[in-house]
Amino acid sequence: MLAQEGKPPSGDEDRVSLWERLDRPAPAPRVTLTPERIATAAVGIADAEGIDAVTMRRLATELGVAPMAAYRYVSGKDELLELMVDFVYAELKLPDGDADWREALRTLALRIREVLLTHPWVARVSWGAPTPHQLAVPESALAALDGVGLDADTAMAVCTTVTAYVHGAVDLEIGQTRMLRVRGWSSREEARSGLASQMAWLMNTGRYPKYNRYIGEATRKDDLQWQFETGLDCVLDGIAARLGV
Amino acid sequence: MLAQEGKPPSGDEDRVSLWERLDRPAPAPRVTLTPERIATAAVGIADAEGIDAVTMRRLATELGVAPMAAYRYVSGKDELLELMVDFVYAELKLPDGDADWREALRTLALRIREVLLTHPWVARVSWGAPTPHQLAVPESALAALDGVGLDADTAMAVCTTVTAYVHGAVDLEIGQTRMLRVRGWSSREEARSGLASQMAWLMNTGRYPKYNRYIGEATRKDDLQWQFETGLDCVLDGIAARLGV
DNA sequence: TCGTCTCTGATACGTTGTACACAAGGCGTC
DNA sequence: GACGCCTTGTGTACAACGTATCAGAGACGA
Repeated sequence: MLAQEGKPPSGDEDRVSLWERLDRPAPAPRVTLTPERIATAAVGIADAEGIDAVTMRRLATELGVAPMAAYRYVSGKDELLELMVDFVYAELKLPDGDADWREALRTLALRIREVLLTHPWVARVSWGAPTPHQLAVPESALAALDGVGLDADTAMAVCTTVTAYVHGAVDLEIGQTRMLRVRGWSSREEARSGLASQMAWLMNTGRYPKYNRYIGEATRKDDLQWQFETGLDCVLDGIAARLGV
Repeated sequence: MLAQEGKPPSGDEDRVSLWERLDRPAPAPRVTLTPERIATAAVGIADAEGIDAVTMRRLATELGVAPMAAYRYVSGKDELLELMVDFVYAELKLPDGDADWREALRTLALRIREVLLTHPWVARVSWGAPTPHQLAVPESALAALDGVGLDADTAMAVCTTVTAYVHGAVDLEIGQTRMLRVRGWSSREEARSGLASQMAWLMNTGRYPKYNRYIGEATRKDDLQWQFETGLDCVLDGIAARLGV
């Protein structure tokens, strides 16, 4: 489990950060392990079998190495997860700089969604200090917003807003999708009927009349892409209004 | 760890759900444990020491009971977490029905944020099928949107959008806040200087010029409430535009 | 009073993250 | 070429976790 809340300040405050270490040129002699190999293996496991399958032992097995070997490169499982997240964000293709702000933010959002859906475990792991490749996202967004006349605070708030929406929306989406997969239902139709029996009792309590009705009337329940884009366009419309367009 | 991805369909599909079980009137004779007592204790631990401190053993100790006792009420740790989340959402005060849609959605969002900030672990735990008290949120939102002339799909998308933004934004906020607390810095000023040494290397790479500049120019970096409301108003503006107002 | 049903206790197993001490191999210096 | 050192990987070990299983204890209908 991840160390968090209660963890005491760890004594050696000025320990060199993961990223600074990685950036140092020559790793060393006789390296069979590298951060890249570790990240690739770990991400592979997570993609194939879920984040819970990523244990230090399993990772070691995959790398053909002793359980403790990876600890030379990451200080613990927390840093391994950071490394994995950064590795995934590295594959994010940033929009080129000559689009207008709205187009840039829009494709950025859509691409982040794609990456997160490809590696669903990332959405539930990334927190705390941003990794280098994560930082490239606000950098790119701010570049797109530069020169449209926003003060620094508003520009940053806009970035945060879009990021927040994307993460929140994809998170909901993933939760929904996984809920279906966990139960071994392949199609959404099969899933709905299976889920129905679980939800049926809740609905029959009569406590959620509107929800029940709207669910019944909705016809694009399965079009997650449309739902995402609709919400995204709402957010962008709101931002545009703030820009006085 | 939570069961997820790989978990096979669990044989007894029609096992009665947690919520249906809880709703059955008389628990039984000689109850020293109740779902309420379990939830209260677990939430107390999580609030005080973080979600990782919530172990079945610790919970049992807190309840003055054997480690396995709670398993009579929840089928495993997953259900315990569901129970905790529902317990927290129960304290959410829903807006009354006579406000206009915008006011209703706005106060709903602000109240969810408050609840999530009070119990930061909830944001990183709630997924999958909604709990009864979670379902009250879309119910309330749809009630507010009822009669303003949205088709069912758009109404649901609007609900999802607001929920996504709130969860995403609070999640970022919590990550930020915790990053500070973990390192034992009390004030944000102290934190920034401490964090600076970590970020300094990244910034000195020169890879994030815009980010670096905007961070320097921003003056409301610490006003998380303003940031949240700014983003929320963007989202609501976008929705209003969609309503043709 | 007794059987039965429900709730709780005790014990135990397999898995996890990781601390610690040690071995093996490449490089600079003589 | 030999030596010592520093980096990298190994082996072993431990505490804590989730939870399966079974035995015991208390209350209730008969």
